[in-house]
Amino acid sequence: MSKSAPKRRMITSALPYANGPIHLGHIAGAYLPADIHVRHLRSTGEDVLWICGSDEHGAAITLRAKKEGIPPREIVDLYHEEMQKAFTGLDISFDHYSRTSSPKHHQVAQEFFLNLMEKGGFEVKTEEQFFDEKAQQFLADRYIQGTCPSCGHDGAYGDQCEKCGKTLSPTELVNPKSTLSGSTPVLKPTTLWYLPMGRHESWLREYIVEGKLDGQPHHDPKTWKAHVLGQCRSWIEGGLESRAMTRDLDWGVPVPVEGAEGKVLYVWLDAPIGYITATMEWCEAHGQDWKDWWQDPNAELLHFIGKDNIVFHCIIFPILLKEHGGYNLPTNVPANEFMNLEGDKISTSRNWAVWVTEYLEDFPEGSDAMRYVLTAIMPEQKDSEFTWSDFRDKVNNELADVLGNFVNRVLVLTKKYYGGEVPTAPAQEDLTDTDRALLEALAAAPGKIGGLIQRHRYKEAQLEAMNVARLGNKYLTEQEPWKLQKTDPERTATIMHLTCQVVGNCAVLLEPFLPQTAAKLAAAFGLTDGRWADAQPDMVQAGTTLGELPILFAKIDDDTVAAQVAKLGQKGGDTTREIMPAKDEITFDDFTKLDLRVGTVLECEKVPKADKLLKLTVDTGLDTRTVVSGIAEHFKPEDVVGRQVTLLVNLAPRKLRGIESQGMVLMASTDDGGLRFVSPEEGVQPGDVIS
RNA sequence: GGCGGGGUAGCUCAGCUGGUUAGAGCGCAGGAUUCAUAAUCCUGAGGUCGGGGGUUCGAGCCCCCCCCCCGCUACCA
Repeated sequence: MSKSAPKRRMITSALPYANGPIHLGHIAGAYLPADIHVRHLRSTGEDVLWICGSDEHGAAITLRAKKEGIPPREIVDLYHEEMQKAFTGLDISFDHYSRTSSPKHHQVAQEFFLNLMEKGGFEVKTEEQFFDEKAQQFLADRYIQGTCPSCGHDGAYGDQCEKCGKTLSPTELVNPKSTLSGSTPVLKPTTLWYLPMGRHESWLREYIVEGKLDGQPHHDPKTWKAHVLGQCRSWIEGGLESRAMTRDLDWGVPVPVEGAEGKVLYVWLDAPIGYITATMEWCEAHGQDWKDWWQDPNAELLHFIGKDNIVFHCIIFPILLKEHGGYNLPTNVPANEFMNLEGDKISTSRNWAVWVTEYLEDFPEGSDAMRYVLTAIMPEQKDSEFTWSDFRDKVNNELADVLGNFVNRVLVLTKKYYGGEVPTAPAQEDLTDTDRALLEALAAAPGKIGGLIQRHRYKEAQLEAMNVARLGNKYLTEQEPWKLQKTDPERTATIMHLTCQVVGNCAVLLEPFLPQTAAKLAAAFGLTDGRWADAQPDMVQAGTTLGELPILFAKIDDDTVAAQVAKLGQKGGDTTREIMPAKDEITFDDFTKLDLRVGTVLECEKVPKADKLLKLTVDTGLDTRTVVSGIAEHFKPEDVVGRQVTLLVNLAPRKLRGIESQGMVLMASTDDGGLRFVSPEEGVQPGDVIS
């Protein structure tokens, strides 16, 4: 460690994008680990502030609003509320949950932007860009298609013609079209503010690789996860390109510069600043100075995120913070990997996901159970997998049997023998070696578990916390108080007194993982405000009357598992399909220019050094020709051979990876990015004309 | 194809800068036990650590080649 313990800990979790509900993958990635971390810090009395909020800007929300014909506000309001419900339901205990569409945030983000601008942190460039008057917005290069000036190909993109390979700018296209509305865009000059990241390579390298900032030790890179470091190194060594930090959109934080109407900050610039805004809001409400959290060198900054956000939090945001000046940079970014679901990737569009609010409807008391399972399989260093049968096993065999049953045993025995009062503590000299071993283990547990949590080893930490309950089970079984009760009441009292201590310790040590269960245990064992330091071998007072405790964890049966699995992949009411808008009208003559034929695939092989390309040899009736098609991710060569396909035969030839492609195979693309052949029914032959 | 991260017991995962018989939880088998939510406790069987070379007294950990999975990226209208 290069620095002494920080005075304050500023903790953030990735701002969820207000364009859809929260699923288990989100929780396991950026929220549950942070919640465990923060709960532990609070329990140890550390000065910690954990903020989050909805990320409500960006093109995706705008596009969706346009498609649904509603204002973006409606979408973000809906999901802002939905996401808060999900977090609250799983006891994700943010100190403050904000949102980026608030006036306060706009002001903060604008001030931040102006500061960078005044420092010369941006490169300002004016460029002519296409504007879609129908969609009322400027178009990114890839949203424009047209005819290639060099080869005449009709489907060239604004950045490149896929046919002849020529690099283009949108303005070179003949007959450009917006892929948003199909209309013809017009050219308008626009100004963009670029962040020249290349300037920052040298200090970034030192910061990431050596953990040094301005020549001073800042953090220990060895405490960072391998995949986080790897990804960052990869980006830095690959050379950092300038990135546009503004967009021409009407939804977002307006660029606070005269003449910049219709421009907003790039969502990735404004979102992380949302962390700062949220902190300010909390501080205003609590009479604190936000700078103590973000600018005091004695404060530590920690970002919890999923692996898709690494570059932004480890590279771009640090650049912004450093360029602005005065801010702390993160001392760690413990990004998690992804969580898969029942053998497949989580997919919103295929509804292959477990939505938190739906889960809570099906399992109203299920917060702790889900937290436990998600922690047990947390993707800390590699992708992991959630299955409902595993959920059942862990809830039934670990939570219910090991923990729940242990607590129940203690409760029942204490009631039976002592009318529910914790018996008197034994004298030191009466303790057996086994007793001492138990007490030693109890004394060691808080430090061990806390240490694991602080090193972001939540999975192992939870296991150790559960081991305390296991210890209790073992002790009870070995000591057999039910046999001693009649012959040796004193010994029985000792055993039961110690066992009660074990439960008391569980109440504190499990709190970061299972807050509801911990609260129930604490209440039943007469503990109030259990802090980490209270986890002691003598924490439960003799004479305490134990309260009633319902069954802690209901067992999950196979039918429940089956029902949950069956829900996966079914289209819910919430999935809005993204339908491509109709293109401009064409004449019949235009259509007749296309020569579409039936073809039969004779041979097929993978194109080397290209992941997506297959080389097909097709009998077109006219001839046998080679067609290169980007379908290798969806079809194996042997699946394609022998198929009848629809072929555009008069498409100008184009070289792909050195192979000349003479035509195009027509494919239908599905919602989830899949492809299907557009194949004729039976009874047709190669060369048959399609019209 | 390039870059990054992974491939370790049936399942989900640990294995720090290379060092005695490779670990945990669950599952499985056998046994013990009954206070308890048919719970608990003990014992045990399971691994050529993706494959093949190499460095080393010694490699799951280091080097080279290959295969597979995930992410970014390129090629794909």
